[in-house]
Amino acid sequence: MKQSLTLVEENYLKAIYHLSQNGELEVATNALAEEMHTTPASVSDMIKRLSKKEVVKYQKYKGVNVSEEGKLIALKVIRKHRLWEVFLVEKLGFNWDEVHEVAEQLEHIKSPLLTRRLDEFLGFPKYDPHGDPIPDEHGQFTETQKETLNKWPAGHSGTVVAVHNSETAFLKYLDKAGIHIGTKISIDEVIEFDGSIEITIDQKKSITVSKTVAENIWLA
Amino acid sequence: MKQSLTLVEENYLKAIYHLSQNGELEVATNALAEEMHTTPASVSDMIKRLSKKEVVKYQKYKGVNVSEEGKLIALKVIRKHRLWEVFLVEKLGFNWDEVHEVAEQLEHIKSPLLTRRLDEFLGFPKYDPHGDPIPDEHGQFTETQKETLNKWPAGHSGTVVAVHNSETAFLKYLDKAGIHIGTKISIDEVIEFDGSIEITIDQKKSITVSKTVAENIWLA
DNA sequence: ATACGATTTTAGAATAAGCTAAAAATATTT
DNA sequence: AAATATTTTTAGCTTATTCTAAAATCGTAT
Repeated sequence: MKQSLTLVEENYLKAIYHLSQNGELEVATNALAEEMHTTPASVSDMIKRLSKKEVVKYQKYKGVNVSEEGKLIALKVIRKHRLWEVFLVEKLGFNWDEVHEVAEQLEHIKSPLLTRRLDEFLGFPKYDPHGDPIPDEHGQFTETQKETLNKWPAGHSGTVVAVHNSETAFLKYLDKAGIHIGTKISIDEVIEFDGSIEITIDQKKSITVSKTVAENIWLA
Repeated sequence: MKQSLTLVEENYLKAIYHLSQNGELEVATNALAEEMHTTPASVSDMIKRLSKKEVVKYQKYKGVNVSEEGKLIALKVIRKHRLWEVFLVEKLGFNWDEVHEVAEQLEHIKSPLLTRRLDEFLGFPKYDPHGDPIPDEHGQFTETQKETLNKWPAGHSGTVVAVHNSETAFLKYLDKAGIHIGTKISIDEVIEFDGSIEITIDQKKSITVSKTVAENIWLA
């Protein structure tokens, strides 16, 4: 029946998909409400709508998740989001901390032709500026084996492949520290007390990062 | 008070601005309803909203027009529309009959930085692919002296500077006839009976175009 | 000048999306 | 297992946008 979704519905679907990635299979109403900066009541309403359109699987009081169809829709939106981010950085000279909000708007433009042509214009990129993989038109992508900085033991070295946090303050902090996609990081010591970590960046500069920061940097 | 407008409100404003260009100062509710593919009742409602936001001047039963502030907003949307059209044609290889619908979506992306960077990326173009002038950030643009094909007398020659009709069928017809922005056209004879016109294209091929076609081709 | 027809506005209802407050279901603690 | 706390859903209301049908106003033709 292929009904098209509203912009808001697309955003909910994306959020459900993202939350279901991080661990649990089922997404809780409260978690979704927090993610969407809205109330649980609004989320309940919206889930009912999405459920009627068969893009989510839902059982009252038990949580939601995307259906196969819903997952594909979410991945198409994510594909557009990441392609536009590449465009903004590579072609228009945006800094990586400036792209998220604009891409949130651009991702909802409906034109399969535009998406294909943009992909081609950008040279079929595989990753966005934050290191996240860009799905193809069928929602396929290869996830690199990776883990957040805080999950690796002292002594390990790796390359930054992604950063998961679009806040300007966070990305500016990384810029200042000299950390970007491709940076080599070695873990010197993990401080048990607060989970902060001493690292060496590109075999040169040593700094200590908080656990919070470490949780948002992905190494492979 | 600078409140921001919804996407729909922006579209109404654009339509009012366009209609007020073609002749009359005041735009009629019925004309606007037809332009927006909606009912006069919906238009009346919307005009009241726009009036409250002070982006249109309105008197009941007398018609609407944009206010100074509304005109600037309309011109900013038009600026974005035309810049995106240039992008689609020049960078992504779209045909000029494929750009309108996508640009209708892209014109509502809100990011002054994006608009400026896009303008720069495109080399500060002055005209869009249909020959329409692109306003600057302050809504300023220079309109070339021009008139539709049917307004010129037999014997006159000119250059196509714009075509005002975004229908695919029309643009495909022009493509087939070999008419595009920059094409030289001489008017050989005007048929009184139905207003059709015999023209010579680029001093080579002669064809007859209907009055309807002629009304949508602008010469300078 | 009034009456008819066309245009415009108002009234009332629908859908999408959100909110607050209250009710219902589930989970946890004793 | 009962009581309490937490989570989720429902009910009722709000705003934006649309619609149809009815009422009001305007313009023109006699």
